[in-house]
Amino acid sequence: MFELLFQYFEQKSGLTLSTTEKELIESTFKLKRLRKKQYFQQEGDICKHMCFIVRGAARMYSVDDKGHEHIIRFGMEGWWLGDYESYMLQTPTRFHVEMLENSDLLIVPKEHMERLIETVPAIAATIKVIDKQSAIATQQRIHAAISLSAEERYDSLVKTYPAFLQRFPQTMIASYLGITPETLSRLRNKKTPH
Amino acid sequence: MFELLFQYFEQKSGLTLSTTEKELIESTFKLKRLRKKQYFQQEGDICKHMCFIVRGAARMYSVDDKGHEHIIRFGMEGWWLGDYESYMLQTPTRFHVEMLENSDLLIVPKEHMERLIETVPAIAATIKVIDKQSAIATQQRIHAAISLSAEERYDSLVKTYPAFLQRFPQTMIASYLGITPETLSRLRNKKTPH
DNA sequence: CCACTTGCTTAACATTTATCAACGCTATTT
DNA sequence: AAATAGCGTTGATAAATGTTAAGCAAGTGG
Repeated sequence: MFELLFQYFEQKSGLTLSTTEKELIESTFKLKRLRKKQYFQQEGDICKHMCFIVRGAARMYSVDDKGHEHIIRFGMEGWWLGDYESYMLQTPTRFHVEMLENSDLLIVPKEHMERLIETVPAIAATIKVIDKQSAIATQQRIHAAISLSAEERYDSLVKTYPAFLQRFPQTMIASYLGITPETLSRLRNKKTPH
Repeated sequence: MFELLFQYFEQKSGLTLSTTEKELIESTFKLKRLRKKQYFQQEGDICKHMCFIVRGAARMYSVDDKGHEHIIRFGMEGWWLGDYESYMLQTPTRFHVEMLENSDLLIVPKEHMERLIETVPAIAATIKVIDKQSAIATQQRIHAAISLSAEERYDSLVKTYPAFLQRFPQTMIASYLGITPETLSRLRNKKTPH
């Protein structure tokens, strides 16, 4: 169950985990199973855990005044789940996080995570790396959002995250792109007539 | 000249800089003056320096196939300048960085910066904090971009960065919001008739 | 096995936003 | 002072995208 998490820390950090460190991690993270359609967090919650996806998938989304949903990001194996802002600042989140498949999660309370970061160098290094990577990835998404048309954003998604198309319904892909399902359906139709 | 930079490190990190550390910083950063309309970087460049703005302002933008410009972000006193992705990955940038006012910058080559990060705890802590803050800020902008209309994005900008409106022409505000200057002009007109 | 939900598509129509063109005002340059 | 460029505005029109409604196929849960 923990193998993916160990691999993840070692690969991101470029460091090796000792047996002791692995035992420490195993005793600190707790397994949590959530079934499809269950919620990991809801609007207004304060995100008190780091959460690593071992198996399964999820979406994080907001709901606006008109009742429309907007998917900020997806999660799947080897990704972290939950609102980073709420976790870091301990403020109520604006987002819901709903499982899209039956999932196995490894979760750890914030205080324990902070102790782990101090204790295990590979984890500290991993956090640094993912903060940087996330800053880069989000900048790219902003660039796409303000400078590309709906069609170009879709093309870019196909290239960047082809797995999304296999795994998530088109309605949700549309929401992730910031367009309606109807518009996405028409775009795709235009590309492959018939 | 260095006072703003020292304050910045101390405030972001919550730590204090010793006299030795300050001297080290002074001897590592170099002053660079750029006049309005000069470029700090151009598309295709690899960003080899960290750059702190002491005085002045700038914009980072891309140019698409149709020749339209899209402003990814602004910079002003107490902000860092340059494409973070290009700096971190040492890849050619897609963005131009142009000064919007005569500016005083403090720059330091990447390798020197990395040595500073290892040597000065307050700088290491600052980098951690700004990576986190930038991840949070960019997530908020993504949320705005995919879930808000042009008018709502403008309202949100007015609240979040009122200084932008004082300092940058409307054409650029529009580009930052991902809309045309004409659309922005009409939005504003609708709000304050006459 | 049936009722129900979910996902995707299509059509007609409405709204938002972009495009193109023109004008006036300021500031800057010559 | 004249010429120029930058900035904001406005109008007419076009393009992109959203809205509402309907239908069908496939999957799901009782």
